[in-house]
Amino acid sequence: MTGNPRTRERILAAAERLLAERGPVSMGAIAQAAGVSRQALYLHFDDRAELLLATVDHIDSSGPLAELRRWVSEAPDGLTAVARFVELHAEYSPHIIEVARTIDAGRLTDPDLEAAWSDRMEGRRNACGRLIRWVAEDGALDPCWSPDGATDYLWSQTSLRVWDDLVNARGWSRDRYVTTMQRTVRRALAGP
Amino acid sequence: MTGNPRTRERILAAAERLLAERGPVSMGAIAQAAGVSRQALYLHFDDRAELLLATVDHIDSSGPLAELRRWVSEAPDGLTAVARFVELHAEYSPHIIEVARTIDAGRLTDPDLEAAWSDRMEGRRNACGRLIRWVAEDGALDPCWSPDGATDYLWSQTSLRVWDDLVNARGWSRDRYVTTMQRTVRRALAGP
DNA sequence: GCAGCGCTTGACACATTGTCAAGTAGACTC
DNA sequence: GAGTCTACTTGACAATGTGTCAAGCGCTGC
Repeated sequence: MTGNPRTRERILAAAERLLAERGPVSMGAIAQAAGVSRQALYLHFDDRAELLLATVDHIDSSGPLAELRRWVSEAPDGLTAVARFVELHAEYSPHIIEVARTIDAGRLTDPDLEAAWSDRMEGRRNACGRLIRWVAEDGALDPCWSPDGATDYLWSQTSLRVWDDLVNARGWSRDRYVTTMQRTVRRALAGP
Repeated sequence: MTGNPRTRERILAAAERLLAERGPVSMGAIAQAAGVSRQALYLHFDDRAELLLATVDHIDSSGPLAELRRWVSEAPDGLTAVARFVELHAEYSPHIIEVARTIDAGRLTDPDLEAAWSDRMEGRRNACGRLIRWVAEDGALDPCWSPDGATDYLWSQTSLRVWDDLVNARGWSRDRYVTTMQRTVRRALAGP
């Protein structure tokens, strides 16, 4: 909305930190942490949903995402790119897991949040589709897959949810997650 | 708590129906749908968390879960049991997905819900552990897996989250989910 | 000096959860 | 038939959270 961009930045930084530390937090808590009034939040964001989504975008643009994406795209072949994609998620998921959980929860009741989050999921699925086409062009995709099926599979395997289950719920290390998922995804996509 | 078991049943049935139809609903809405006062809910359940968990238990015990479990345990060998386990989830997940989503969302802020849901997850993981031991005893488990690792993997693959992503978000049919997951899980566990 | 932007202050309506106290209707007992 | 107990109702309340509104204040640029 309107308002000073530096204040907006302060709010987003506070939201990012609080969500990472405490999980779901109230608008009041974010305002307090940012050192502004609760009303100031509504000068910059229409509602809680918009603030949460802006926080994700902020993490995306201020974190290592762009560099990791470039690294994936510079892989020598499709299957290596998929392996790097798994590593990208192992690296990046910790940065957004808490915000993502909060949005994922709010999605159930807030149509705006649902729509925006679906868009993001769609973007990630497109990235998966490009990787699968790459693998297929290399002739490395097992013929039992349709391109769409393989895309959906890769998308579901590299979701925050699976990462969250294995790393946070089951306590896997980053390396264990990467090694295991690279092996299973490769076996699934490329075949024996 | 106290109260007439038939009233309790009415409340649980209403909660089950409303959650399936509308996702997260308020205590007031459940009471109204059950034809009792909102206070009656608190005569039967300490709080919202307990009602949600009782609703899951109610679905478990009134639905096809027991029979499906027996069917899995009667498989001729470990890998067939795993395949049936995938089918069990394809069959059963639609029954509990909405309640599970609601609990999963509430888990972030409610420690009781978190603890109870973790217990349930632990139970499901134990079932996965038994299947993996069965596969290993058959000599069919790829040596690259540790028993724990394979258990966690099977547990994460057969989670409601992966099922939800593929079937609800991506629109896969029940059969497509079953066929694909059976193939990928088998390849991952048994090797080429 | 002053106009306007950005933020603050304090209030409000509304929804939701969980609690409390008093009341009621029916069944069961003596 | 009077009394009692159980299960539920009714209506109120506190606490917490979201989103809105109106008035005010301070700094900056003209």
